Amino acid sequence: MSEAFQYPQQGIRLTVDAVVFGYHSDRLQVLLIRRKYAPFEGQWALPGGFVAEPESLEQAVERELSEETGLKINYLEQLFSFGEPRRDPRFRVVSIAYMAIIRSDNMPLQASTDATDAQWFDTQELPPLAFDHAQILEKAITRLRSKLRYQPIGFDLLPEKFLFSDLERLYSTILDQPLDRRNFRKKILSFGILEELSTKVSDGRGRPASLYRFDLDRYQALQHENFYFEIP
Amino acid sequence: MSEAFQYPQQGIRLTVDAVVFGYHSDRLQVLLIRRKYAPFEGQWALPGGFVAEPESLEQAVERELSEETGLKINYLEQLFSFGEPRRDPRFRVVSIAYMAIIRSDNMPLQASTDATDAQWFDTQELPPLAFDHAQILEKAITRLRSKLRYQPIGFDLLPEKFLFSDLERLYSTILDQPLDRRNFRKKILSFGILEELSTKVSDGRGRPASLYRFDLDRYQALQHENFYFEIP
DNA sequence: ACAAAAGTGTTAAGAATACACCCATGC
DNA sequence: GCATGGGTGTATTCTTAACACTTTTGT
Repeated sequence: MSEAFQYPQQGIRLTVDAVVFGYHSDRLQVLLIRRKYAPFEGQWALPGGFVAEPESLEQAVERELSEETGLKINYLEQLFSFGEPRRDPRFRVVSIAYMAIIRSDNMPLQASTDATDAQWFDTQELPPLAFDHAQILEKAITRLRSKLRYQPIGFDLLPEKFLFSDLERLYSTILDQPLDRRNFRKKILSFGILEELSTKVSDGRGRPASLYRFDLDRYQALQHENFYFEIP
Repeated sequence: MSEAFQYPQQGIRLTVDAVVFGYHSDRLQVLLIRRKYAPFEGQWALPGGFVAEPESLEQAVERELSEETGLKINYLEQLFSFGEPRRDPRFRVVSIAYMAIIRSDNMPLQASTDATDAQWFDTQELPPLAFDHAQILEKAITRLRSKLRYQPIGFDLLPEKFLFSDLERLYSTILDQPLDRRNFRKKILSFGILEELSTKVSDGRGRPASLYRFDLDRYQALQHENFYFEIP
């Protein structure tokens, strides 16, 4: 890993960036902050910042997110490290990007953060981003899509109790493809990781629908057997 | 990504490490180097080293590998970044690990590197490793296994021309599970990415077998259509 | 009664699995 | 002629994909 006597004094700085996904009004959203200082002053960027000496990388991400928004993270995963020499115009910065998911329960509403530094954006209507953050985000979306197919992270984007139609819309929105309602239902229910609640709710139009809850315990139990979550 | 006026002078150093896989005598092997200096002096470790200021991360990996062994890389992929504060006893080192594959054509033979600094080890018979390299390697093997199922990287571990039985043994060795010969053949051939050569070879016993070659052009052409390589 | 969304079952096609014998060569 | 590894086909099961009408509520 190194030679003994010469430790190069690198000018490389290390940051973490977070791609935080949320889901609101049938849209996949991402949390961006407005930069206060140069470079890219006033532009939108992914939340993140320098890693402090004693903290782990995950702690750095959680700290930055909590400092900026007080968000409670549901799911955190290392995405990729970005290290092109000129990605920051000031000096060399290598950034380790993480992907996070926030339940919409805990999300500040888009309207309520209006004109502040942190805002949710539809992934379909993004502003120009600082640095190589567009590239990071693109990679994150690709990863999210593929994870959605073989890990039950869809539930992490919904409130604790949700309608089956919410789940279906979430899948077809994020995967950007239509789904057959009957086949989707059959598949998801066949895993046996949803609990149907007795409550039925109606949004005023149409037939009232059952609420469902993701059964985490059951899912974890199944993982020890020969069980694979997968949406074809 | 940062506040404007205060750039923390981090004491964090950045390295890259490479998990280089090879395949020899029906064994998955990994390339290790013996450390010359403390810490972990004399112990085996993954090849790697500090990232130099102007080079990209990939360049750093390729440089380190080439400096140490002159190996020609076939496949290189970022694996994961390891940043636990105490993973290096001297000071904080964050390492970006890459996974590489070398064709056995280009590999120095195990016997010929005897008693030097770089050696191939069977992944089944590993020495104790420096730092958290055992953890890195474990992650790499997991990734290799899963990639083997949905990307044609198996061919990158074999010589240019190979027997079907070599390919089958490679799969069952790395995945550590038996395969049905007929079903495996049927599946692989159905992709149409192998070229059967007219030559037949015999190793002295048994019926002579056809040599095959991976058809990269064909594979790349197919990728633009609705084609997915997958071994179930 | 009608508009709106929820809920439900069957059939056909394709993919995965299980399984055993003959073939070509060297000795 | 026998030992060794190479090569081949079919039947069954499971999974996916395609597809449309009925139910429950609010207005």
